[in-house]
Amino acid sequence: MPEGHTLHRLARDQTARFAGAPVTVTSPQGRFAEQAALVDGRVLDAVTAHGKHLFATFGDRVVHVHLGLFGKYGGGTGNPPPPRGALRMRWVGSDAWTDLRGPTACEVLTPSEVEVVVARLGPDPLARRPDGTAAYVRIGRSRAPIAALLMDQAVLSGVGNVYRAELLFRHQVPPFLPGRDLGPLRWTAMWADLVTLMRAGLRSGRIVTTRPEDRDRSGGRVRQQDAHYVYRRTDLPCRVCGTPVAMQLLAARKLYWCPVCQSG
DNA sequence: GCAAAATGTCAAG
DNA sequence: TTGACCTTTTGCA
Repeated sequence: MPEGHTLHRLARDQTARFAGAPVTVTSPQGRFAEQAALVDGRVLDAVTAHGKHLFATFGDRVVHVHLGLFGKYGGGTGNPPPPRGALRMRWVGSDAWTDLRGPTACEVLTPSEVEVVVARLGPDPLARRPDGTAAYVRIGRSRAPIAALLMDQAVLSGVGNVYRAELLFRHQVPPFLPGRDLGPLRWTAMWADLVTLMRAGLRSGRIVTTRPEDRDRSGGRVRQQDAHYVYRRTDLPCRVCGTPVAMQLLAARKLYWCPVCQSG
């Protein structure tokens, strides 16, 4: 499920498997059928990601996908199985296929429409040359809680509920601290850390934010229950100080934090 | 068999 | 601030 690293990974994989050859594009469910016909059989140039958005370029037509909370890709090699369930979009290439279900957005855009979408997004920590300056311009003059700003895709793009909670913990930042009280030095450190964390997520395909010394076992593959400091650990003891992890809804999303380590 | 939850976003009030 | 929307999986009866 999708924070920015997932989308960049999908972009890379789809490019490797489908680019440079014609792709059969269909919509067994029907909701995307008319638009699928606009690119069906065309050669895929490449798939790129910006934040949580995916763009697949077929000449002068671009398939734009946003997974939202529930969207998912699956796929494999060889011949695809018969479609089942609500299958929004299917690609079939020379030796690979992929299925898209449940996305918030799946549409065909022109390159200029793509520019409009991208222009609304803040800087992406997974960009080739990441630069968090523009994000701080907005954070530094906002009264909104830093926990809300980190999730605002117009401020920076790609961070979701997991990276948000974990980044704040790693920097001992109180989640309700107004953005303008964060300070540029603290932001610089957080951005650099975010770039490192998300690049690791892109490489491994999972979000691991705990430092080896804060895990029960430090050798071998990190167990899933050891991967996070606070995300989905309500009432469990903080890995650093033992205080029960707190949870509260913020803008209808669950926010997790340690009330002691992140007291400011 | 059904309710709830899940790494998200937008628009109405 | 709330509800609507997209779909599958998990957990409980």
